[in-house]
Amino acid sequence: MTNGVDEVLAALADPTRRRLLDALATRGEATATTLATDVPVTRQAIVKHLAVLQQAGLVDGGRQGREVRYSVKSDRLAATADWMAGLAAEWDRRLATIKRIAES
Amino acid sequence: MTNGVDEVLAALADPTRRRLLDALATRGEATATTLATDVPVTRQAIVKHLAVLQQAGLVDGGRQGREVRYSVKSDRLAATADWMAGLAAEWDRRLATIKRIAES
DNA sequence: TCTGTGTGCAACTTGATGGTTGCACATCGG
DNA sequence: CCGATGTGCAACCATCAAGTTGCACACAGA
Repeated sequence: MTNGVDEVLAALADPTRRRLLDALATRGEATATTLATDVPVTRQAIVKHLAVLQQAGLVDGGRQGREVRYSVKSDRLAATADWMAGLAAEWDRRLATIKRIAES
Repeated sequence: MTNGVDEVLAALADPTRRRLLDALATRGEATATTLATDVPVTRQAIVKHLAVLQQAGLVDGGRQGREVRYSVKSDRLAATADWMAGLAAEWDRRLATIKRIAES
């Protein structure tokens, strides 16, 4: 319906999650345990956040032997940015229309 | 630091709030009581949502006699869309760098 | 095989948030 | 002036999400 916009926005709304994404982007690839050194929360909390981010399509995680490596996946984010821009444009359009009508 | 991004994302993350914004955009201007006919929640809930949206800078409300008229204000939204696009670009850049290093 | 390190699962606490109801106050119209 | 309509405020409830702790399980390396 909203094509994943819901999940992306919800995921990005959390500051810890954004920090996590940033840390991941700079590292390129990392495990939950490693990321626990970047963010002041437990590994468990990080795992939950990564699950949310993965659900939103912003992150991709795969098992590699005994550890699980995560990495950023920016497609969905770009799509959401586009959606937002379009929404803003539409609002402007409607507002302009209203204004024009009011002046007649 | 995050320059209002936090508030905008949090505000937009709620489906009811998005419906509210849409209703507002089509109406051009409306009161909380009026909007209560568009969304299946109490006027009080709507007031709270509008407060959140106003805090995020997505909506602008002013008193007009006995009633309070709200309207959409898309600047902040557009700014956040830009922010998101930039973020996506940066992630791509870093990922490309990582990949290049890995191949040397 | 045994030990250390990394993951996964589950229960629990706590604070924020979406929502409601009830009532008091302001204001427009007859 | 009086009634109807619109706002504001406060208390309250339920749910959800972030975070923690504890423990069991998997696997690499000596």
